[in-house]
Amino acid sequence: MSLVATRFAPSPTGPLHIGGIRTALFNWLFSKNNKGKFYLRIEDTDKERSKEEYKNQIIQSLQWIGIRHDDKEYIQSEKIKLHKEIAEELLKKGFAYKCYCSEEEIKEQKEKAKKKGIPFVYNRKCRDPKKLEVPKNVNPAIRFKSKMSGNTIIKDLVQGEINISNFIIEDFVILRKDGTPTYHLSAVVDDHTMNISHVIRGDDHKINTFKQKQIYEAMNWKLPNFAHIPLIHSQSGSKLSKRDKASTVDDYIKLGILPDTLRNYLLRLGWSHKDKEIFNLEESIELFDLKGIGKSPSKLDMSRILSLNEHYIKHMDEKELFEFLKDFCKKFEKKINSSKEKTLLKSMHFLKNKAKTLDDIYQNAQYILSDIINISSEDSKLLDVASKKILKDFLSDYEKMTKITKESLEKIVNRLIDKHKTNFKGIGQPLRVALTGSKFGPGLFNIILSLDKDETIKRLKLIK
RNA sequence: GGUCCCAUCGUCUAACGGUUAGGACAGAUGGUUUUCAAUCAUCUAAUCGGGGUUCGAUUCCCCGUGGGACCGCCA
Repeated sequence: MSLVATRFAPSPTGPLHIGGIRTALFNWLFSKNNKGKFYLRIEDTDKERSKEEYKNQIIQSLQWIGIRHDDKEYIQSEKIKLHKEIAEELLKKGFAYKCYCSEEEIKEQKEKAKKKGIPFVYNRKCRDPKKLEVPKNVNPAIRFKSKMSGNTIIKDLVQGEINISNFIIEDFVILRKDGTPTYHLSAVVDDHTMNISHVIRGDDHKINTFKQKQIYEAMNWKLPNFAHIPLIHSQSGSKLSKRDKASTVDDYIKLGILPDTLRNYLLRLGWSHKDKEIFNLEESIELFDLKGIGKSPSKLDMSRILSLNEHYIKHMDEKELFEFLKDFCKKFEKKINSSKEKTLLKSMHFLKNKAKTLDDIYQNAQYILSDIINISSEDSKLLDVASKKILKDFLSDYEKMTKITKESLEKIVNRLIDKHKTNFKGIGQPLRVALTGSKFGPGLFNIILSLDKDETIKRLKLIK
């Protein structure tokens, strides 16, 4: 069996999309599952829209989720010379022809087709060289001479056999008027020179396969395997667009989603392995196959992502999670005073149990990170005369403590419950508000245990 | 409009042609709990419609309906 090689071929015209990274993930997993290669090809032949910063951003997104490509990334624009040579060869062999039609002519044809409600197919005006009048001072585009009869069948590894009448495939341009190659030509030439064995890409490329297959045949090249994976839809049901709230990988990073979460979520979106829901990295590689990919498109479900994230946060090693949190805060300018880091790390074990995102942890840790406790007027109602008395009693007991543990705190609180004829709530709520400025948050004892004794005393003394 | 693809709980999905149609998320109810969560228990909820084939169809075939993709000298 020959070596499996897959590629991910984004164009660097924007940040990496959630659909894009799933395609990358499937390609990567498939190649790793087969002990093969995974390449990254930057399709930057659209000079107008391609940007270096997007290229770097895409690579970063891939790295973030754990995907490493083999070798150096393949830059398509560096191979233009080769693409042109192939175009010339196709021309010479009679598989392509020069087209002198003007943009206006083409536009006119398109409008006509639209009016009649029929699909636009270039009228092949320049296909017959005998009838062709060569205008002066016009650079021709080069069109591929598509088959005009018969059918073409593609055996797709996900979709099964797809049969199409050749007649609907137009004579597509392979070399533009300005001499630059188009996508169809470049992609085929690159896939061939890179020895790609499996082309795994979005469903939206399905029709392209029929054009590309003809180039393979004309060049007498071996056709790779194709697998077209269903697209991801937004909540509304259509193709994901930039307008959707969370559509790029960076959007999810900003939300405080862990890479494992997104990897696991995307893996299970459109792919399944029995009833299994949680896949660690190794399992993903080991179990991934093309057979498990479903045929129908799927919708993004934010609550599912959050619940998976909750799972991964809960099960992550505290030190590792702490590093993730620090990176997250640094990236989004959420300040962590270095003097608080120790306390924060010490508190991860309970903070991680009540968070769906890294941002949740950050929010719940505000009482640690911030020196100033702001109590809203609503919450300050909890600090009435009776409560203040309780707090005062607590303070004097607390100050005398030599060893602060959950047990010793419980003892104090129980004593106060008796003394003030109240319940835990009657003490817990004002204490919590005094210490954190909020009615909500981690367990009260965890809060007290995590704060320095001085700090706790300081905060209690502020309540007058 | 043309071509192609798809169709199981609200969502992601499982089910050699024989299951009480399963799991997960979300939702609901209750227990636990110092708050918010979390957690535990229980529950609600689906084979798009119509025809075939078959002893038997979620599964195979046809038609309809619905959804989607593509229809660039973008990739």
